[in-house]
Amino acid sequence: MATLKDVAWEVGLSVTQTSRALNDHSDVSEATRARVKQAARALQYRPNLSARKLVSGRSGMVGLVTPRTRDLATDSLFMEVVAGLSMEFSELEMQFVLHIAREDEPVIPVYQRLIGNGALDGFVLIHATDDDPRAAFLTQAEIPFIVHGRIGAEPKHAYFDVDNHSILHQMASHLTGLGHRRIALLNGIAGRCYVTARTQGYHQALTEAGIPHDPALLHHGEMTEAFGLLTTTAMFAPGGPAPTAIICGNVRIAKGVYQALAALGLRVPDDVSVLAHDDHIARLQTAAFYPALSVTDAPLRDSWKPLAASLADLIGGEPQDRAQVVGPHRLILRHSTAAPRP
Amino acid sequence: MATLKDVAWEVGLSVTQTSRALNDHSDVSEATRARVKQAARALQYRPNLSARKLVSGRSGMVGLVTPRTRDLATDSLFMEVVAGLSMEFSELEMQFVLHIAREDEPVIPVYQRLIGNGALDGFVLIHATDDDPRAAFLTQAEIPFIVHGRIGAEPKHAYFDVDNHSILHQMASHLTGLGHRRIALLNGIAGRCYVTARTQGYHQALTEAGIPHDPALLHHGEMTEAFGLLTTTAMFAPGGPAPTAIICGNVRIAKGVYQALAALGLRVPDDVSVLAHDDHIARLQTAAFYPALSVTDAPLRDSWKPLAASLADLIGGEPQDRAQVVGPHRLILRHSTAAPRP
DNA sequence: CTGTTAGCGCTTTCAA
DNA sequence: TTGAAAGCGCTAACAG
Repeated sequence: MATLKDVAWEVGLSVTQTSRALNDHSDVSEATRARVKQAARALQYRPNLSARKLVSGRSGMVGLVTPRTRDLATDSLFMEVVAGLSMEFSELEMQFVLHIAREDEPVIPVYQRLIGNGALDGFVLIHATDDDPRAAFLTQAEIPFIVHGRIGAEPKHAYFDVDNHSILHQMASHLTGLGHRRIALLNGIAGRCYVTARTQGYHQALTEAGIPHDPALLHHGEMTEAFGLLTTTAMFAPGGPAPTAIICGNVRIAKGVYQALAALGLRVPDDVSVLAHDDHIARLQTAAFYPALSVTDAPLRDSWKPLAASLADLIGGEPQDRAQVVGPHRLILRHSTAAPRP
Repeated sequence: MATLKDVAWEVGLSVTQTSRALNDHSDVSEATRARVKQAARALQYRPNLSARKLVSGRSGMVGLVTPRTRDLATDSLFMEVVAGLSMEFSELEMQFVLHIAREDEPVIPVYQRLIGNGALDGFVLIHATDDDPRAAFLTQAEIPFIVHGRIGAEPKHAYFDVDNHSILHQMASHLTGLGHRRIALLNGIAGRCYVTARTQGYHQALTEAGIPHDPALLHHGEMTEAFGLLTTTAMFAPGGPAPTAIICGNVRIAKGVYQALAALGLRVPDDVSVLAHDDHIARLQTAAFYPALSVTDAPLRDSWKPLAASLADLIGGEPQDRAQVVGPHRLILRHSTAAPRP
């Protein structure tokens, strides 16, 4: 493997100046810089990460730590995250370390070890919860990290997120605007930050329309077809709240809702309006629903690039607040909502 | 972060001797070793990997490189591999780097970069093909690697594999022993090493029983229910070979075969015997098939530990041939095979 | 059994 | 604009 010394020798400069040329320092003549870079390329020079780390304190490696769960192997969202991040980081010439911990193993010690031996510069946190111990630990240890999502209302940490509050507010407002008053929300697993934010946006829209909150219309669960199917069936059972509109946390849930409504002989949107949030993970074509599903649209795949870029910035010393990004979303109306029957 | 110097100062020894004590060198008194290790623990000392790498040439990091494919997100085998290896390596105090390359990006340059900057000590190769360029490259670059599976008949490289030849030989022999002569094989994707080995084992068993090879009975495809269902249906269509026994590359295929046979009104094992190889990935309970499925059994989850251990050995300087391991398998007869009708 | 010395490959003062 | 020297944290060769 070619070392810096080899390159220096090749161009007849000192190792020092060669290093400066390669790292685009200002005090190098343009001609020298070009000559050095050319030689480096010719020799296939690659800076030794360990050596660099030793002196600069940075290794160019980042990590994702997650406990192994029963359903990890079938969790396509997780694979999406991993694939997306891995690709973005390699684009930035950083290595992406995936650490899957035993299910019963506490993760904080894992972080401790990983930062203790100086291998990693920073972390990406996924599946943030409302009171996340990992964020607390990393903050106190002064290790850069970025959260996919947000922890709490006024987060101090770096994050990339969509505006879940606004997304739900927009969906619910659209429905109240049409005249609906019994609007169900099939949300995700309680405790996840984005789920909490969505509930709040939903509640706010209802409040603004002067509609009281009916707990029988708010449901939490794993975002699956089964959740949508079972909950819908239950809501239309005798004594159930029988909503006139249903908001789904994602498209998979909506799939189940459509099935249940069809089985119940209820028509979309004539009898029940349906609205869902689409993160483009489930690979379900929302336009292919019949009737075509109206959604709030915010592709999750667009988040890996800002996530990776922000973490890189953070490690590079940028201030936290430059790395607090909220991605866009939009409401796409198709044919699954209408005014309620009189 | 506590450094070696801190520990040395704490116990009043030189850095050198402290290092030796921590690394269990022979020329350290038992008392000293204990004292040093105690102090290291108290200070929460973690050796800096980069520093160690710089001098010893080893970083304690290994990698898996794979191209991103369309179905990666739903490839549960892949997740199993990743989760299994990640856990085993962390048990060995090594970091596991997952690099997912763009689908269209050639992987050799990725390896080149990864080893060029000295970040990784070795690699695990999955999805080995009969003439694998990665193995050729890594061999020539003298980078330790271990293959999940085997490349070619007399591999020089380290590997962990099951005896696919023997597995198929055993299944096919069991069936010929019962008197079957039209035995179909629904194998995996052509070109993968294990698929080739399985075909050979199958052919050998047939030859030994004096049965000519009928190409209409050998099928390649993605190991899915659909493959089993469609192929079976086709084989029993008019003009098809109508086998009396079907061997399935895995349990998912068998699931499809069972469905097809049921739809065709054919009974297992009275009309058709079915046998499958079970790697315990599909999470299908073979005993819950009706009638219970007979299988060759070789849990894939048992392979991560030997795979990780062998790679660690290899990096530690053990010779290749100590890291060529073939895992066990066994034939479990339940109720899906019987002698053919006369 | 223990300490001294040297050096891994790189970046960064400090001087010229 | 360039170079010499020092040092990041650790291990190994070479004394004692």
